[in-house]
Amino acid sequence: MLSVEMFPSLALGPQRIGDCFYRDREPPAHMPLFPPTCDVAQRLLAPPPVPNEPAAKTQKDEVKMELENASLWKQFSSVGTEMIITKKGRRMFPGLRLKLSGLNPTLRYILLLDIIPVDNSRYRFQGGGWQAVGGAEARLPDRVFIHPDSPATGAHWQSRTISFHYAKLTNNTLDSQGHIILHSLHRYQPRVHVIEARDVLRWGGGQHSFVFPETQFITVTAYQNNKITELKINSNPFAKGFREDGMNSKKQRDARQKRKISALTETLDIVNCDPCDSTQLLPQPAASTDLQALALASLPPLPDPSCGYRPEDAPYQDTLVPEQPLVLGQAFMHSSQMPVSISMTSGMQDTPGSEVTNSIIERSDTMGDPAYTSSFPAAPANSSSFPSASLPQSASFSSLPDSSNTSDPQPSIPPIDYPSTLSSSPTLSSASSSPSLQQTSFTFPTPPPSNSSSPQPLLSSSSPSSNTYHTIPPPNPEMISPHTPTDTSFPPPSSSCQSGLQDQMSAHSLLSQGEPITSGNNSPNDQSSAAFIYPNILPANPDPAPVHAQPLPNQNQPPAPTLPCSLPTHGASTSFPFHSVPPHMQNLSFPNVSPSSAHPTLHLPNLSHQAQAPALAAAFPPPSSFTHPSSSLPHPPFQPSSCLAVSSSFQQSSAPSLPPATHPQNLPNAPAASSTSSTSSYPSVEIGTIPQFNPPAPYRPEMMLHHPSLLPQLDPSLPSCLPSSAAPPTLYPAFSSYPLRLCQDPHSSLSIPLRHLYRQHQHGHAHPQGAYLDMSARAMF
DNA sequence: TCAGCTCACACTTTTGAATAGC
DNA sequence: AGCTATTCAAAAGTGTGAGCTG
Repeated sequence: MLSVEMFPSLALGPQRIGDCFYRDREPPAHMPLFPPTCDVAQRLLAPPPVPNEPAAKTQKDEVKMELENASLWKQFSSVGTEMIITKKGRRMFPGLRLKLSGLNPTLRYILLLDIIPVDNSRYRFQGGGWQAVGGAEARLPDRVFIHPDSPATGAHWQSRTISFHYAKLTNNTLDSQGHIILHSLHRYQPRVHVIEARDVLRWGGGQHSFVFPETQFITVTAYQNNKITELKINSNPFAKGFREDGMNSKKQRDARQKRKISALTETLDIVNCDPCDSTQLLPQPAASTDLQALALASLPPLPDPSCGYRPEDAPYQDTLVPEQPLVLGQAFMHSSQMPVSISMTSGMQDTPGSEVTNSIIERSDTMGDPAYTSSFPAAPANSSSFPSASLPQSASFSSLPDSSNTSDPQPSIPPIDYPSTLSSSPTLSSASSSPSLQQTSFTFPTPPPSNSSSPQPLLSSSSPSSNTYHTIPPPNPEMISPHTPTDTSFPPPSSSCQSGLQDQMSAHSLLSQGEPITSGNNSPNDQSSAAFIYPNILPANPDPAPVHAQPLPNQNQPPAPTLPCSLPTHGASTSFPFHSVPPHMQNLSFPNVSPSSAHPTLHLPNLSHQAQAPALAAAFPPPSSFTHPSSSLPHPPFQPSSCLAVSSSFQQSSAPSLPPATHPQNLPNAPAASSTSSTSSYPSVEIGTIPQFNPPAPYRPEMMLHHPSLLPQLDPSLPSCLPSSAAPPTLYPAFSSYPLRLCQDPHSSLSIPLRHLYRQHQHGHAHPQGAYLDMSARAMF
């Protein structure tokens, strides 16, 4: 029934065999991967599993993540990290190498990586720096990379370095490999999510999301900044050949070119002169040889002269650089002999790693990045580096609602401006050879539930002396779902299967449960590599911000109660965006969707909600309400406030007096964007912990509004089941409004994602080196 | 004209199968 | 027979630069 090939078996340590049984090549017979739709509902009705591990809860609150190769990231960040994306997919370099702690050793967790846009801008490399030059392109299908070890026990994760270097990025919007699809020349922020998985059939129970500001990057199809190229070549073993002493270095390439030319010249000589008179083949100036090459290029190749002259032995040979010792190679060989788990996690970039990285670090002074080691702080105003996400600090938070400084319509990327706190970072000071950085993980506290209509500080300024932000215990049920729609405009799906289960299902299905940010140290004093844990809560949507004068596309959409949808058939119906789909939605669908009938049975209640909830538009700013964050702040990049899990709704409400946001597309550079500068905030992605602590809460409409995957008309070119009158949003909010949404319900959440993962190859992309999930619904249509 | 993208290329590392030795 | 180490070839990951596209 299901092809396990979808998820090639992974090399598992003996300790994990039991953890990952589902990865066997043969599907376990006892594993109901495709439970009937209503079966899922039934299970959803059942009382959620009792959290019998209180210890886990306490530990959960202390989950920490460290970016092990933070110094390398900061090296790049200080220049302006660029990531190549190709149609076939390109790995990230540097890769994310993490250290986890605070997990319950006995519980299983799933690690996910997703990459979200930092803002709604498109960038261009101008004048040695990155400048925002316009609005971002439409958001692409959200895809998540699942760490190949997932699920594994906390002990497993904590016992080694976790690497996501297998994840690939692509700019191919029709990618069928499941790589993470990104737009070129856009700025992105990777996020890592740790999700508790009681077993294969039970996802949810707790989620922690981490963000490392220094891992922001701009996607490119070709490197723009020479400094980045240099850094990549010097630090990526695969690019070793391009180093000055490498065989593919400029010098060597030139030499090869000359040899080639000389060969051609010889050919010419053979044609015109004595075939055996190689004495005429003398080194020539590059210019002349190039010209000759051009002239000769059109000549048909001739048979090798019988005189025995070999171009390889040409006079240019002496220009070659002596063969390099295999020192590095040996280092790799050594590492390759290490246990699989180790080699995998250690990643290539660090295997030779310490060597390469260290050399870079040691060279940092000579690489024109003196500021880096000192504090990784403010680069010159005209620095070519793009600003990295600011680390949480009081100032940033307080400025969140302030729109006064957000009027810069055309912000050029400011220099990296890591908070001064970084300067004291032990990590930075230790741009040491030790790959294991003494970094502090900052776990952002979840904000207290907010019932007020006014924004409240997400983090108290009274930060504890500790450098670590702790997540708080599961919120009070009543406070969990600030977004809990009491709004009747959000009628439950009409599916017979779900009708009665709506609430409960919803409550269990959203990973992102509102969890208040309690206090917190929002101004870490020491954080070289701060892991920003997304607040557990999506701040209450206190008070629906003023309705936008500009009608929202979706608002015009007539109610589409259940959308047994004539979902647009998209050729590449390759994704099963279940995660992003509210439970009731998931409940209705797909298990048996076949390629041939990719959509017939799909119901997207959310869509109807979206269409029916104009009020929500205010509460949950539609895409159009998101403006160019980067253009609104001096440091557009990473809004520290975002780390505080300021949901878009919160943001919206946080600046009630702000003028209606203009459609981003219309004013990527418009000053009005300033008002929503906070929209770049990170959304809360911390899920509720245990289902029972999460009262039946209807799904939050925000999910629809903010998750492009749930917006049926994202791509205007795609047919839609909705009236054409409803203009599809072409621009989606910045990453801030894209919390990771997974089904929290143990059953539904699992069955869906796994179905997705194993059965639908096109949808859930299984790779020996990890799996990808489409988090978007769009792709499936 | 030009910015951005695609592709082939040469080089490198990684991976896994095959083999040999114990 | 089972395990480990070594060898080898194929696959895959790099940046480059020419050429193409809109």
